[in-house]
Amino acid sequence: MKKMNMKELAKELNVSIATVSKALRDSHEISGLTKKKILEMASKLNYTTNPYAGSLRNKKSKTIAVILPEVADSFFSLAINGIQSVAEKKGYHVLIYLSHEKYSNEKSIVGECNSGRVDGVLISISSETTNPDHILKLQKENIPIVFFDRNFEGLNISSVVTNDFESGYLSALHLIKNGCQNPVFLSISSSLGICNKRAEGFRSALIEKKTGRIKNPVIICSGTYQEINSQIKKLLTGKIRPDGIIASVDRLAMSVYLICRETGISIPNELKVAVFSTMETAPILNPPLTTITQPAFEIGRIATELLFKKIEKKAFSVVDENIILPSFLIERTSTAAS
Amino acid sequence: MKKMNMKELAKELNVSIATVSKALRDSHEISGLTKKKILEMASKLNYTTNPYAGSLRNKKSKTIAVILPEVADSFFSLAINGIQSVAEKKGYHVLIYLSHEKYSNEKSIVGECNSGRVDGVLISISSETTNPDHILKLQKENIPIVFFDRNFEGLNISSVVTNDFESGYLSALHLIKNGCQNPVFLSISSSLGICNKRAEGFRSALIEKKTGRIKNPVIICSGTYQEINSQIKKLLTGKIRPDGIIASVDRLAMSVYLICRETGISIPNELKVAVFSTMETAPILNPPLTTITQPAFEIGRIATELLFKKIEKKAFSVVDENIILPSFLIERTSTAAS
DNA sequence: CTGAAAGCGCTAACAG
DNA sequence: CTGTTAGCGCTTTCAG
Repeated sequence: MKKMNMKELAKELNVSIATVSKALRDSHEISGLTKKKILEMASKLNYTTNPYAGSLRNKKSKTIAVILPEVADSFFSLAINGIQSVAEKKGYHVLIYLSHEKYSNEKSIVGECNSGRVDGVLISISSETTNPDHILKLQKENIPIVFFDRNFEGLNISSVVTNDFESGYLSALHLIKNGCQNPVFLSISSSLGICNKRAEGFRSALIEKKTGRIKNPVIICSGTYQEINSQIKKLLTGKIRPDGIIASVDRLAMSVYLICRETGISIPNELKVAVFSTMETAPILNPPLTTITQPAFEIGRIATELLFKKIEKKAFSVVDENIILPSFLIERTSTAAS
Repeated sequence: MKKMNMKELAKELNVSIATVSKALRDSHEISGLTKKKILEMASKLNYTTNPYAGSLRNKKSKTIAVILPEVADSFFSLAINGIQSVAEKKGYHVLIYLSHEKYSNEKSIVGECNSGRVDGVLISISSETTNPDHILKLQKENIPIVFFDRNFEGLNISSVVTNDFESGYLSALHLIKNGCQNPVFLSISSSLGICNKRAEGFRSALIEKKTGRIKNPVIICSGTYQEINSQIKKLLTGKIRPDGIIASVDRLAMSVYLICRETGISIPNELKVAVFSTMETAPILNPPLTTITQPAFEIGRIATELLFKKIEKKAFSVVDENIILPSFLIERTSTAAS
């Protein structure tokens, strides 16, 4: 069965192609009767309008790009749901691109976004990204952009993030209150604003409470799975061991749990653990894991709404907004007082 | 900064637009020198070719659609990684659509796929889907399709799945061997082939081993989160309680764990639990959860390779292949012998 | 080796 | 209310 086009449809009905076009877009210029006839024939002949021909004319792709470091992370999965929920409502299509936390990947993906393929871009930057030029270039091309969760600081681009400093601060206080003398913060990047803010909040609490004997309580965990595991293992079995950990992502907390099992370190007695995460399994881990839970779906949803505001009012150059949604500390056994 | 097009680029260089086009696609018709000049000017002026104009001419979108029930599931997250890995290599773009396990959503998404927007479709059907007409229609339009994980039986369409019957069978044997007298299988759908096969395998083992006093050991769990929870709770606290559970997806096992915590049912002493899942947290749950783990990344990867085989050789009408990859039973404490 | 010209399928002036 | 027509940006014969 060959794909039929508008011209053929028009011929079939003995009307002009323009009439068909207008009827299909429900123009008021077309009489109810012809409209009806056209619609019927279209569905009978299984006609579907070619989206790319329209894109070419209208310079609108009805498509947005979502660029994220990883999908196999509970936060991003939920965020995608939020994004999709509004894109769908707007009749938009969603292209997903993964940077795998590599700056080079992110750069080339972003580079592709100014081709007209997409009407807007949602991005959560990779942990390696320290140079925002690729993003600024996109902005200069006048493509609407919104950061979600992981933004690049100081760029005058809309973003939706959580109260990172405060969450870091409160999570540290929580550990300290429950008896930690030597908490550390496991970060995944020294450049990621979101991590740094959380780490700063964390640090502030230690200073304020005069807690911690470890010179630098913010530890960057990077490298492969293996490397990170051995790095954490060294940390937990070294001479100066922390008695509390705030992990910045799912994976790091899992590592810590695994290593504690393996080495027999008892959580929360010897080590208290909390994580920035939306993991659904947190309450059924051994022991149940304290989380600082971000409103992932909402972050995705609101970021997308912001994006559409820019896409739809592109002419008037909508002002950029930076929205901060609160995360919630959910206390569980992993940080219980000793 | 306005987006520049090929015509402008050509003018800038005092060559014809045809020459530019050819140079950019590295045609042998163009001399090395002009090619070089054109490439340089293109990158200097930040020219990017408009993908939709090309799509219109070539009737190729360089885009595939992935239709899946849900992203917030470890299996699908990993599968997306596999899909993306090969799409990227081929220079293809990936559109993601979520059916949210609703047939109506799936149907309208699939309906959109014959518009020329995509060159091929990867799909894992919703748990509600019992009628394959929407998919057959797509096939008739000559759009390459490949099922991954959840296929529709008997359609003569390529698919990549796991050894479902066998896994169901082996998981039941495992429970029985470790002492279960009354195991049940928690399914999410009575129509999903994949669930039914697993359930059939499960049933076969019970019959073969003459085990189980519950009339129908295959239980369909459906409805909202809440409804499923209360359904499971009723099951676990009723008069005829199972002493073993095989859950067909992440979520059901989590429910079981949560309810056991709440009601004080001890795993594995009073109830043994295993799940079809790729959950990374399985080993650190309380207790560590036995899983039947699917090769999710591989399923995604191979399904996509199959898809490209069809996309690339569309003319010769590649024969459909049904590939079966094995899942692995990973025994953990949740099913330990009493 | 380079260029002119005919569309891909659709939309939107503009005429009638 | 309906039709004619000129492109959107690019690729690809076909001539030169």
